[in-house]
Amino acid sequence: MRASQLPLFTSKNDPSDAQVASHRLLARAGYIRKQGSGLYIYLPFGDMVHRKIVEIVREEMNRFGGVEVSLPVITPAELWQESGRWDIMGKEMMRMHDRHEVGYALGPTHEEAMTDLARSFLQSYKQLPINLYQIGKKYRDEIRPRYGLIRCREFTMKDAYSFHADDASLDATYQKMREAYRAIFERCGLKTIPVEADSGNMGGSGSEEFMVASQIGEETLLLCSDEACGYRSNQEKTEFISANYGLQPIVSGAIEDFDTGELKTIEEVAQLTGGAPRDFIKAVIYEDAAKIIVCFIPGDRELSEVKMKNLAGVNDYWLASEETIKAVTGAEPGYAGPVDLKYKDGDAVSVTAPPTGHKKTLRIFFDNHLKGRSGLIAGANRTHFHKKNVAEGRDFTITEAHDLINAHAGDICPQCKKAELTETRGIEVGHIFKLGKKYSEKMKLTVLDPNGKPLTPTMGCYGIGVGRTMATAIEQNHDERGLVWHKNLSPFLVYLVSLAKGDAETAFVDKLYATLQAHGISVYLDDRDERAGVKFNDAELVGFPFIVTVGKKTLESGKIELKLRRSGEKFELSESELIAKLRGD
RNA sequence: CGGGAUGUAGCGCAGCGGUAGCGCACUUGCUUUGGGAGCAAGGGGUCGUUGGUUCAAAUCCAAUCAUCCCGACCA
Repeated sequence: MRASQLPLFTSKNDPSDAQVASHRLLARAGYIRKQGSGLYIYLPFGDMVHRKIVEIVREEMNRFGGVEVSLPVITPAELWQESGRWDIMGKEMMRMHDRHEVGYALGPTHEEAMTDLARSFLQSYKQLPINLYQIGKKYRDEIRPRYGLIRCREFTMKDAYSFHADDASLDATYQKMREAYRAIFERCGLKTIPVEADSGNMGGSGSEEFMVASQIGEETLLLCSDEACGYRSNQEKTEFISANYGLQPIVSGAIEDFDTGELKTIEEVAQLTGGAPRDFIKAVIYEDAAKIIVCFIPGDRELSEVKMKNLAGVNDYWLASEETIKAVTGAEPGYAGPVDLKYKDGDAVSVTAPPTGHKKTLRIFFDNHLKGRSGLIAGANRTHFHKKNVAEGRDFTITEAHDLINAHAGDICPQCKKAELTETRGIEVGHIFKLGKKYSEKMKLTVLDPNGKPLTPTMGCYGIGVGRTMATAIEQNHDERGLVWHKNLSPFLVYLVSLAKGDAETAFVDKLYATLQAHGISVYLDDRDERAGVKFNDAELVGFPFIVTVGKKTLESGKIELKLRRSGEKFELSESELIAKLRGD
């Protein structure tokens, strides 16, 4: 392709709203352009890269047994109502109505739609397993679109859904998808870290995320420092284990209230008493429309909202209001504790005064690391007072302890139980998980088993963000001059800089352009009437793997200049040497 | 949704009571021509929108919309 046919959209200025390298450079190099918050135009080069990733994904999905289909972007509300997610998905799901006031969603994901398709044609266990996938646009009204292609409101996703007669079959497909994902990211030249993950509100059990390590990553990953162990996990999922709480002596002594005045925070009270934050019981209180959730954890740690949310079974929740806290503890916020709490787990608490008297169910959760401890300091459920010498088992009892805390670097690996964890940040580009029967049951998908009895298939679900893959490829591969593409993703293999003047030189360039193409090499010929510097700069900005320069010097020496974009290495080659090099012979 | 900021030419920005400016880009001409050319001449903005204050508003006030940043969602 020639620049005179397919123009460059490069710019000298960085867009003012770009915060990260991939966004800044993709915009400046003319691959993408923002049209609205979280909405991007793919310009010619951007679209070409996007299509290459799609094709890689498609080939690998097909190779590992996927069956491609294409579902409508707009999904009927009744499917979402069947699964119960019409109300759960919240504002993130964009909704619309047709002229008859029938509701629809702009599909943020397609479990329901795909399960609906499956039940329309699956009748026998003999048709299982089957892995249906599509590559198409998804819409999510993100709270905060960010980082260019990394967090958009419209994005292309490959989403696959597998259906199985039993767990062994699901396991087999899950393993195949793990292989497929490794192959896909490998071909894209992306280094990914597969980690154990939380399965979120999709439901299900086993789950693995494919992460690209990056400082701008929105996920925290915990990796076991012992490579032999090899444990890797998303913080949301990582079980928190610490030895810091087990080694302490049993502290006896009578429990007593003491006046802490206006001091509420653990730091403040610790200063007053001289105690360490780890000897405090921190109370964190949330509520949703129907529940109040009180979590007690060691004072030096932070609650994992994801763990709390999964445990409590809530989705749309918030930090408890002052009124709610008063209703539960009888005190101002800042003095909640497990001892002398008016209510117990499961009680109904009035959060509004009579006569309305709206009631919510109280849930109380304790963290594992409070079990068996004594000498603790906790809120007294009495304004201005805390309790000291609190002992679990005597002053309050934990019947069921949970994992409620965010693990961090320095905590103990939950797999080998020995080595410490280290932390890194990551961007999620792919996610595979075992869904189980959540959707097949809700949507009444059944097939007949060998005995002629109905069988509800179990499901798996596998996603890849295409735009995100493109953006992270650049996050990993760029320099101050611009983009650096892997040859499998680059719009063209070669950027041919023509510095030709006059007919003879132009004829030489045209011939070389034709020759390279005849050898199956994709070439972008910069035949613009621009100065050399402009072309060199654009060549480096757009980031194709090879930059070939032809001008007066070439005709004089007979040698063609080749520059490798990534390393900057230069070669002077004959035409046949050049072709061999470009073809990787 | 809470906290912070910004909307002025295609892009990046200045101007912050007296009627619109800079760099890049664009158009034309001449020169130049292997690392973002020089000179000259041009074109382009109801200053996000609406309302108010004022003799006078891009500038002050209010509302509204949009965008971005910091926190809770996800491929």
